[in-house]
Amino acid sequence: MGDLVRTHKCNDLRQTDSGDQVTLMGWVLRRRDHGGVIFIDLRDRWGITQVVFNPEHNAEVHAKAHGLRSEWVLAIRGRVHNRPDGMINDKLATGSIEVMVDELRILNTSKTPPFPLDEETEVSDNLRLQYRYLDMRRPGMADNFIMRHKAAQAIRTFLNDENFLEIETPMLTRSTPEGARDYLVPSRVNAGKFYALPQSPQLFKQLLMVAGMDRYYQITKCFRDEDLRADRQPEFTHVDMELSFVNEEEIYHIGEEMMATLFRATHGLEIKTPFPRMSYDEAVHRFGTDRPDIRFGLELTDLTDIVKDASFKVFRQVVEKGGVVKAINAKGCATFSRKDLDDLTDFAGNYGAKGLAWVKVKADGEWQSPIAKFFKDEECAAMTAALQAEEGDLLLFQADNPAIVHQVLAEIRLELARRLALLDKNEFSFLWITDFPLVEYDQELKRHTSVHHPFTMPREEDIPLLDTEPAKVKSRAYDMVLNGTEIGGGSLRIHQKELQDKVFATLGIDEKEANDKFSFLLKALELGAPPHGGMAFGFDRLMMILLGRDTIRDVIAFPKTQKATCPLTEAPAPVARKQLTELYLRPDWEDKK
RNA sequence: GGGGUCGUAGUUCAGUUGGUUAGAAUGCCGGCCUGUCACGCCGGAGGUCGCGAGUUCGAGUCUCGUCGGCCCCGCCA
Repeated sequence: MGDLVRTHKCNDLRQTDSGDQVTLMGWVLRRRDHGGVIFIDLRDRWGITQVVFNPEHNAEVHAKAHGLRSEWVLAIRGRVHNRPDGMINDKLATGSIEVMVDELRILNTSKTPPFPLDEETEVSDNLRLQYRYLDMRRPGMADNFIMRHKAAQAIRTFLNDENFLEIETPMLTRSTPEGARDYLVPSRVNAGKFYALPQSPQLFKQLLMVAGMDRYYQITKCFRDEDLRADRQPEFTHVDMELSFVNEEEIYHIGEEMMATLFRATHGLEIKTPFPRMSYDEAVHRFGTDRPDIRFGLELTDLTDIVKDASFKVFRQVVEKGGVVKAINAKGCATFSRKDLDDLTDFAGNYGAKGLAWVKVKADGEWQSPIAKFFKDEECAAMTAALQAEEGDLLLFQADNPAIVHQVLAEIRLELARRLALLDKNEFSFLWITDFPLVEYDQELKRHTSVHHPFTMPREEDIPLLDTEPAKVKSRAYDMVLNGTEIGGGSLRIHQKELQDKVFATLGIDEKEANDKFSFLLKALELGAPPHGGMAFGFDRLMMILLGRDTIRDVIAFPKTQKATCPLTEAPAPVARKQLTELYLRPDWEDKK
C-alpha cells in the first residue's frame, strides 16, 4: 500500500463528492477493456465502485491496467467524476459517479478463482467449503454474515438493557448422561480421564443463578456428536439465558421482546407480541407435531370413533389395537394425478406409513377411492362432515399407532403446503408450545427419559404422579416455534434437592449415579439455590429462517459437511502416535482393518 | 445402521438404443476495439467421463463394488 491511505469504501461515493481526490482499495470484480478506456468494478465488503483508466488521462497507468485480472487486490488513487449524461447505472448505489484513476497499485495478484464469484452459479458444496473464503466474497453470502452480526449485536444490546450479565462458561467440562452423544477430549495430565465439550451450558447457568448473578446470558458454541442435517451441525451457537425469581410469564415476555428487537434491527419489521400459545396436547392433536407451522391450515381430523366399527378391516383392526385413524382434507387437491398420489404415498413411507388411503370427493359428495366400497353411506357422510369435505377435495387417511399417524400426517401436511405454495418466506409466525409432558417412555431403554432435560420443574399439582403415572406429569417447559421450526426452548428448573432426587429416581438414575454424575449440582441446590428458569435459542436456525435460507451452513462461516468433515482444513485428521500416547490412548483401529 | 439422488472441460450442464474424433454456455489465454457496466467481435487452449472391477467385438452410457457431495429415516434431553 506504501503511503496510500484508504479514504472511502466502495459504497461511499456520490455526486456530492465530485471533484474530490479519493483512495479506494478492494478486489477486481469485473474488467471491461475497450482497448482504449478500461473500466474496473472495484469491490469491497460495502459495495462496488466503477474506476476508469483512460489513456488520454494517464497513459502509463492505463497501460498497467491492461494486465489486471479478476480478484486482484488493488489500491487506486484518483478523482471522483460525475458520469456523462446517459451513462448512469441505476443498479449501483455508486452508479452516478466513477473514479478517474491517477495511480494504481497492485497489492496482490490472484489465480483465476476455481468458481465464479457471482450469486447465480450454483457451485457444489464441497468446492464452496474448500474455498470458503472465496465463497464468502459472493454478495449473497457476505450479506448473511453482516446480518448475523447485526442480529447478535441487537440481542446483546437488548439483554444488556434488561440487566443481564454476559458470563462465559467452560468448553472443557464433564460428560453427563442423558441427551446427545458427547464430543470427548482426553486429559493429558489425568490418565484415562476425559473432558466433554458442552452440549449446552445448562448446569453452569443454573450454578450462576445459585451464585446470585440473577440474570445471565451468553452467545456460545454447543457441541453434539450426532448425524447432520440441513439444519443441524455438530457445533452450533446458542443464545443462552437464565433468570432468577421469575415465572413463565416473565420469561415469555423477555423472549418475545428479544425477537421483536431482533426483527426490528435486521428486517425493520414490527412483529406482533405477545405470541399465541398452544399446549403440547393441542399441537399434537391438531397438527401431529409439537412444532406446528401455523401459517396455513390443513389440520388433522380424528376419525377413530367414526370408523371403529366399519367393515374396512385395516382401519378397524388398528383401532382394536389401540391405534388411531386421522385424516387431512387437502382442499381442492382432487386434481392430483395417480402419480402425484403414488409420490405422496412413497413420501409417507419415509416416515413409517404402511400406506396412504385417499379419497377424491366428486360432484354430489361422491367418493372416488379404492377404499370407498368398505364404508357405509352414513360412515362416509360422518367423515365428510367431520372433514368439512366438498367437491374437489382430496382426503388423506392414516391409520396406525398415534406416533406414526401424527408424524406421517404432520409431514404430509408440510409436503402439501410446499406443493400448494402455501409457505411465504416473508411471513414470520411465532408460537409458544406449553404444557409438555415431563417424561416419555423409551421402549428400547425400558425406562422413562426426559422430554426436555432432567432439571426441568414438574407442574406442582402433578408431583404426586411421579410415583404412579410419570407419563402423565406435565412440566413447566416451553418451546418457541417459528414457521414450523423449534427455534428455542426452556423451562423453570428444579431448585430444591428433594424434588431433583425424586425426578432422577423417575428417570431411573439411582442415588449412586446421581451423586456420581451430578453431585456438584445437588450440593448447590442445598446451598441456597433460588427459584430460576431460562431458555436457549438456536441462533443458526434463527438466522437461517430470518434470511430465508434452506440450510444452516449458509449462516455459518466455516461449517462441516454431512460427514462432519471440513473440506477447507481437512479436519478431522490423523495425529502423530506420540500425541496419542501422551494422552494414554492406545488405538486398535489398525488391527480392526 | 438404512433409503434416495448426484459425480462428464476451471465452473454450470447436455450427451439418444452401448457404436467413428465426448459437446454447449461461461470462465481462461491471444488479437482487435475510447463509454462499458454480465461490454462487443475474431481466434485458441482446455477431458483419468470420481475411482476399481465386470459384461461386451466395443462402456461416459449396462452390472457390481467403492469414495465423495446433498436430501431424508433412525439418532439429535
